Amino acid sequence: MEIQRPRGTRDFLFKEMKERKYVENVLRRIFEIYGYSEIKTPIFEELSLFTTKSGEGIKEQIYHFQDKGGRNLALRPELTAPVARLYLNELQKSPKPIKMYYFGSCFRYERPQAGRFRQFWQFGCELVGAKSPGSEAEIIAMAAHCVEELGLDDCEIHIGNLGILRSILADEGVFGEKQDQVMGLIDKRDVEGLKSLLKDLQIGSKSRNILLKLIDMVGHREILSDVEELIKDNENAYKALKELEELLKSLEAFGFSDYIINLGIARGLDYYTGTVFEIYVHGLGAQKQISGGGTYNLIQVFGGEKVESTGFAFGFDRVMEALKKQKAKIPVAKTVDVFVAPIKEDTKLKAFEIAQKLRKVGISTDVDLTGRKLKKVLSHADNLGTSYVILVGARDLKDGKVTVKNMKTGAQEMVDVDDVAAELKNKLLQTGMI
RNA sequence: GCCGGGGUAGGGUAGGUGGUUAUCCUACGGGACUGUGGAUCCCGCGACUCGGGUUCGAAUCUCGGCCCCGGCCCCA
Repeated sequence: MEIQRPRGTRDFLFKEMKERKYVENVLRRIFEIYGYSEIKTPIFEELSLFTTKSGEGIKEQIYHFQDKGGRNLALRPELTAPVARLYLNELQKSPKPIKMYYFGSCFRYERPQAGRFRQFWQFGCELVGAKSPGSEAEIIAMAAHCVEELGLDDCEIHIGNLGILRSILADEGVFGEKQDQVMGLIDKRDVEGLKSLLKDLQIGSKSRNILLKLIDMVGHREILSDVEELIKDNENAYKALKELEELLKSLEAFGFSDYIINLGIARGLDYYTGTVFEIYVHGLGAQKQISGGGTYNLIQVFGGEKVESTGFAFGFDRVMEALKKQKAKIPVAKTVDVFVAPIKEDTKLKAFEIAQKLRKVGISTDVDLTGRKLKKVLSHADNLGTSYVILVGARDLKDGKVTVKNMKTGAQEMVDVDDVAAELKNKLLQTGMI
């Protein structure tokens, strides 16, 4: 009976792991360039952290359990709640703004599907205590920077503002759950459902028309004047729109103008307050969204003071999938640059010695550990893609030499044992291999 | 939870209207080959997802489970 990997989980082998590592490092580098510092929170938390944020119903989709002490715990299904908790526990009185980023796996009990797994990774950040159009713009610019640096094509960054829709609904006396219902339908692009719900809620025909027009507003800067015309009578919506304009100005100052304004983004949750944005990659099927974020008031949900924060996260697995689908070149380093092969058993120890010398000068080196025949060893070195093999034989050693073989050309040369590390280092540097 | 398509050596595959020993590539072990023959050739190793049913006989037909792929629902 073979033991299987749990449903919806994956094993990552060498090559894939190198690719993931590369992408991870690119993201880390960029987040740090923008001044973010890494944090790490536990893989499991109190179950109530998540039910407080998202409601009891969420338990359906969470791996939760009782530990031996009777504590109700859950594998984290997302990272924004743990980060908010961390802020409350440790950072409330730290100088603002706080810029933090995280990378870690999350767990959801869901039906696995394209781009959807039961264990998946999120790479994201949180900017606490600096709510302003400028800080939102900086985050979006950083997200765009990541996308560019990774070489992701066919990406769209959609930016919206929930304040506009919410203000119009509020004016009609639609709040709370009702408002969320409307936002949910808008997010789903369910126009028919929306129309009938607006009718049930007895929304005035003027507001109704505004809403229906607004959610179709998708485009660049030029649509803003139409929006303004549409909502100018609603003070709060107008304010939100001005906020959005301010954000876009900042975003352009940060050097990014390839955005799409999309007032139909709703992100159903009520703790989102203003700016929201999502990144889509076409050609990813049902799970085309690789990233989402915005400004929210999550700290308050957990009983902290009112501090707004802005954050977003990349669905790391979806980023990988998009790169793979687009056949992006992900640099994958060779396992080792040099292989040390004793020609016969009698030079095995000398081979170990030489291998170690190379390693000490920073050359990634493998040495034969199997005692196989030379032919097999060379074949193995070839499979590994090594650039050079050092052949260590008794005959050469008598003159204090070893043979360095270039695996690409087959060319060989004799080198003094004492010089071999330095010589190879030079060769590798010259050819740009290290 | 629902709908559709799948599951054959470690990896990639052929076979599928039931009938000798299940195909090929690769990887791995050995040999031709005692110090450079990473080539070639030969030999070996190794698989029908699991369980029930139909049948003289099932990888093949059928039912169910598990898992994978795609879609619906959901998506914090």
